[in-house]
Amino acid sequence: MDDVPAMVTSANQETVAELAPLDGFSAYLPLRVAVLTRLKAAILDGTLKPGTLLSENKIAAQLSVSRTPVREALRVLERENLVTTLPGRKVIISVPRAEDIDEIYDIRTIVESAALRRIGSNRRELIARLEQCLERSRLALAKRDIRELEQINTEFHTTIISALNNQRLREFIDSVHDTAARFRLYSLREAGWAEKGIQEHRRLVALLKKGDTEDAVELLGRHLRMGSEILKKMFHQTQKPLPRNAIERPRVKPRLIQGRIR
Amino acid sequence: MDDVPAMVTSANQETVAELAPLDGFSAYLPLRVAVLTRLKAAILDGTLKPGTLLSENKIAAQLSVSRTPVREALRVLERENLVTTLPGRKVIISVPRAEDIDEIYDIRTIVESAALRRIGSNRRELIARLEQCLERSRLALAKRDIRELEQINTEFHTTIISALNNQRLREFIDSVHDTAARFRLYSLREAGWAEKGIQEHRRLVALLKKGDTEDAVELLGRHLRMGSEILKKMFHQTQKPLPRNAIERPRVKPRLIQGRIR
DNA sequence: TGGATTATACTTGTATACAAGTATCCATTA
DNA sequence: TAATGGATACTTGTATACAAGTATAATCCA
Repeated sequence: MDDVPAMVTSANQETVAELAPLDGFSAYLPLRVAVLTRLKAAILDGTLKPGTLLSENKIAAQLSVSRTPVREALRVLERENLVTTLPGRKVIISVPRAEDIDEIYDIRTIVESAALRRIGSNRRELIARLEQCLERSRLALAKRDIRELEQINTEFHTTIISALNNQRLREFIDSVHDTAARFRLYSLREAGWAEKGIQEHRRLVALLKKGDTEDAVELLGRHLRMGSEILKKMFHQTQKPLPRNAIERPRVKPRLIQGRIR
Repeated sequence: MDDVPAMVTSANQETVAELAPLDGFSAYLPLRVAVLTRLKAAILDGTLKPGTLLSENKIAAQLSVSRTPVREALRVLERENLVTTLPGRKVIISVPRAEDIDEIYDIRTIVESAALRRIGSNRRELIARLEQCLERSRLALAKRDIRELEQINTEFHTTIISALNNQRLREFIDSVHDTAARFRLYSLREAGWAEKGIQEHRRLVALLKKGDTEDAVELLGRHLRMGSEILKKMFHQTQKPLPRNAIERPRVKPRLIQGRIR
């Protein structure tokens, strides 16, 4: 065993060394993750409408899995505010409220402003990435690809936030964007909106390049405020056809516990 | 039935109308919530140490419940970054990293600064609440009650954030504070710390009363930066005795799937 | 004896079983 | 006839069963 030619041994070692490290996740995907992904996508793209009552059995049956992974996914969605558990042990798709729009845009304004003020060492690279977004927006606008435009829009803002280099915050903002995306489903986009938004993005980048940070912050504030106003207007227009009845508080009966309450 | 005296009828109706609405939550508490609460408390107070490998079976046995509610609680803790799932299907108590301290204090600085700048209509009431905190700090300091002091400290900062009137943000900041609290377990508090911190709080409130918002913001920034420095220093001092070995990535074997990967 | 192989004792992932809780509809009754 | 009281058909909460996956120790063999 020792007398194996050195070359072979060395070759073997190199082969092993060059193999990409297996992260252990690539191979195995728990069902709960698959279920979560599917449900989340369905909520965000509007397939599952706000107020819809969810049944563990039905979801499980539709995805051909058991209730266990479904429940685990529901717990996560609950924590992400995408589903809501009502008193009567019922779970529904969360129903967006107009106040959420204010919350969301306040958060974005606060965080993105801070990010603009802190663009530091990586200024050049960041601006380059923003300019890429601008270019891609131009193309998407030419193609009238609204979905793509919205995608690039979030990417633009996410790029700004990346200046803070803060993963926790980044994840939080992502979840905020998720909820924001749900609101857009309520609304048919106005024609002029995209064009104006992109123009503002362009001006923002120009200000950043000049180093006029405070002007950039102010412009960003106006930009976001406009976005929130549009969204609110569209939200109110489409309010009525919503399945509000689903979120009526169900008749509540006093509920007994099997002497448990630990 | 019709000939019942009017008074009685009316009395009955009033009785019904005056009953406080039963929210349906007060009576029933799912086990998963109880388990979550217990586990979370244990993580935050240090009973469950960072890096500890969690076993669903053991937790279930210790709390005399089945694995189902335990798993649901774990999924939520996972989403809150209090436990971490490693490749080999293992779940451990998350191990705080020094970088987390920077993230946490950056977030707090950004959000609390914004809050100070936005104190508006409810200025008086807010300042009153902050002054209550100051008073209580004084008492707690006299009693050398460190735990109470820290409680009041978070309350002071939470009060500032309440000026933003933003529930989403508020919940996020709460979770940030939770993680921050974990770091404090690593450290025996320095004697002078509390006193100096409270003094700064006092000066902050004074500036707010005078209306010197920008000075207040600046002071707050320094205050938080000091906090983060102290925490980092203490964290590094106590780094070594931590069970780092528990977070070593386990030897990874390629893992087969029962043809599933959906 | 070193190194691979197998056996064994857990652990987690998923499915299923069973006990309650809840809604609905119908019969009953005051 | 409106309200009460079941009976029935779900639904969720919780426990348990079973199939894999994983780690560790024991075993075998060149």
